[in-house]
Amino acid sequence: MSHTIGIRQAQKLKTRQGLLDAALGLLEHQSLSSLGLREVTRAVGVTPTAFYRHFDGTAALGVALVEETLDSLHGMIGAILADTGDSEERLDRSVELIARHVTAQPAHFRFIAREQHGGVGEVREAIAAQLRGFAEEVAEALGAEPESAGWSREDLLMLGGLYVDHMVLTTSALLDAGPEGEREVVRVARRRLRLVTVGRAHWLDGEALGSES
Amino acid sequence: MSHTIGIRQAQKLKTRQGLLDAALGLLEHQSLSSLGLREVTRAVGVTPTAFYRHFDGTAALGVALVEETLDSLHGMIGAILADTGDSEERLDRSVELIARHVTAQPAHFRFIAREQHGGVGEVREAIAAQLRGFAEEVAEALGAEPESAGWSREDLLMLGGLYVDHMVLTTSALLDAGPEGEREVVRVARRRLRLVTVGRAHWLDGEALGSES
DNA sequence: GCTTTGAGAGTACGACTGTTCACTGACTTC
DNA sequence: GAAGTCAGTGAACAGTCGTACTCTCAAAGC
Repeated sequence: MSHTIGIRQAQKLKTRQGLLDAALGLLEHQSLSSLGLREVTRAVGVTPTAFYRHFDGTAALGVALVEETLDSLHGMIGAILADTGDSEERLDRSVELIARHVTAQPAHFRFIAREQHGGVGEVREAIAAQLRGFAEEVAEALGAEPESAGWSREDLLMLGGLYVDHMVLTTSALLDAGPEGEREVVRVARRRLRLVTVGRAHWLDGEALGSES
Repeated sequence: MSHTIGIRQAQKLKTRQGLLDAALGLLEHQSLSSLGLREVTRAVGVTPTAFYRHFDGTAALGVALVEETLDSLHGMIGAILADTGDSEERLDRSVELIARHVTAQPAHFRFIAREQHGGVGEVREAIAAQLRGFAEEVAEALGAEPESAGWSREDLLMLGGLYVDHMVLTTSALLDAGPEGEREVVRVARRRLRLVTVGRAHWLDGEALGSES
């Protein structure tokens, strides 16, 4: 082992992570634009000044939170895309996967849903960029399926974006519904997904007029 | 005229409206949970104390804003539903109607998009209730169309909700894109709408197995 | 004409905010 | 083992915040 991290840097990372975790917790009942710097440091047990050793301000912390949340989202999308088999069951499993991830890590998903349209521009853009990346990822996966023969890249992106937006909307609905309303949300989310899938199956029906490839 | 409003009550309403307008303006760059009571009164030109003559706090003001915004949204939905004619053109006109309304009253739509998942529970619930009402309204209108023969009430509600959510998402996308990105947003929104419509047209294809009515 | 009402002003309160500065002392580096 | 680095401290800054009082004085009610 050539270079271990060093006690010093390890402590720093630990504090930084503490700030991120505390912020995520505090954001359950408020928006990022009202999150106080002191509020976060108090929850961690450090002085306000220490905050600046890690972030320029709460906006920068928000962007860092977006990057951290990437893992949660990416893992979920990966799990959904990795699922194979009959398309009907696949939809059901996808929604259940979403529900499971949301239950396991509510704070991350709440953060994304809340700040996607929130008051801090930098964070909004960071989330938008991330979701755009996911939409492309989904589009690529969809393009590899036989059902997507003849689809333009643009339409695949549209469909990928539709799935991603639907996913975010579902996570938010699950969070708002709570445990008792989860089954109903899952029901509707499945139906919506099915409708989109039906639309996908017949997307090219009326287009075979002369163009090809 | 039995009872004119009275100079006194007229002034009060004027101040109240001033508070609402000022708040809506201030909310362009921040969320409701960070909106200060004093900040609003300062923008109107009244003392902080005067605020309490109209609202219990900023949360109550937020709920009042939701009710006020009802007009903007309802007018837009009415305009879309009133549209008739060929379904393909209708989609295009719907999206253009949305774009026009968003351009005309950006603040109202931004408010709804932002606070729909925002940090103030009461406002979130007020918006959810309102959108639910719109979804029912749309579902009813859809049910009256010949394309909806054989649709269950639940599926109509699902479709109505899908349209409403898509609408809100589009307004938010338009606001984030700005004037220069509007055309692209409109393009994608139209395509999404078309996909849903295709799905709608074939929704019952695989269901004719035995049940009827 | 009198009294009553109530929207808004004015003042004051303690608590909280973001940011600055000089500082300490444990860790790293040579 | 001495010198340097730097994450975190502690105090202080000028503001802002929400809310509680009393007060005013024009409109409303009789």
